[in-house]
Amino acid sequence: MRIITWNINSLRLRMPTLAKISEKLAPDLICLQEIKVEDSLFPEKDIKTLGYKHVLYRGMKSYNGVAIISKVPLTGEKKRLWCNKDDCRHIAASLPNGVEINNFYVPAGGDVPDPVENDKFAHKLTFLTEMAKWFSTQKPANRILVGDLNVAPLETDVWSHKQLLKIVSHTPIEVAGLKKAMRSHDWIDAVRKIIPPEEHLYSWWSYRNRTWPGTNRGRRLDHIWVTPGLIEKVYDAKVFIEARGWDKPSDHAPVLIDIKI
DNA sequence: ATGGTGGAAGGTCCA
Repeated sequence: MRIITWNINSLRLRMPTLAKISEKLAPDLICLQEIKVEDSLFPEKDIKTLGYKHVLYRGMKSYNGVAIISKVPLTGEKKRLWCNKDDCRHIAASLPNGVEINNFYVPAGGDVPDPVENDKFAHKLTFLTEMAKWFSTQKPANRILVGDLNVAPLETDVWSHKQLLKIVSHTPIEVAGLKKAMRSHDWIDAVRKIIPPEEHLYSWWSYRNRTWPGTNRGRRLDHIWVTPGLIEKVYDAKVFIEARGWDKPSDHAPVLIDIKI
């Protein structure tokens, strides 16, 4: 199975790009974030035309929103509130083989890395804490977690570890929060199993850096984790960087794994 | 330190 996670930054605007990615990469299942469309306007028919007959989504007007689009059936849809907000940052479902897919869009956290001064940063930290708590209560199972987690945990997940230490997405407190969430369910970073942690790897490049890709000032904000029973089944992983260079790109590139399940 | 660009809006807010 080929599984993709992609922060699409507007599903409706990016339908042609989604079609192109679908054609080039032939995924079985795609988890999308920042679809930015309320459920009543979700382009379900167009998505099904692309071959994804099984579609789950949870969207709102203008902001956030997640979807799972799949060629294989999805059952047991899970939804819940995070940080007591109904802001469409998580959706989960099970595959026919029982593997559960979780799709997350963690709050970006604003600009100031101080939870006292900046409510958005506080929200992000609380969200990561809730992820850890929730997963610690879930029974062991074969699970995959993907999404825009808005944290670049490794030094090699950013273009300059030193220069980004005080930049939201790479501050020590966020990295600690993300690592705690990982430990809460023995999650394993499937992408880093394939692409060694020593190698620099990014999935996001700001729209504000007009020199892309020359200076390559990226960050790895998009992740794919699996539970221990699945890690040996992961046989490939990559960031489809090419898509960041296409016309009207999302600022995130798709991230994928190939897994024998 | 600042501002740079893009999306959904049709104000600004958010990334």
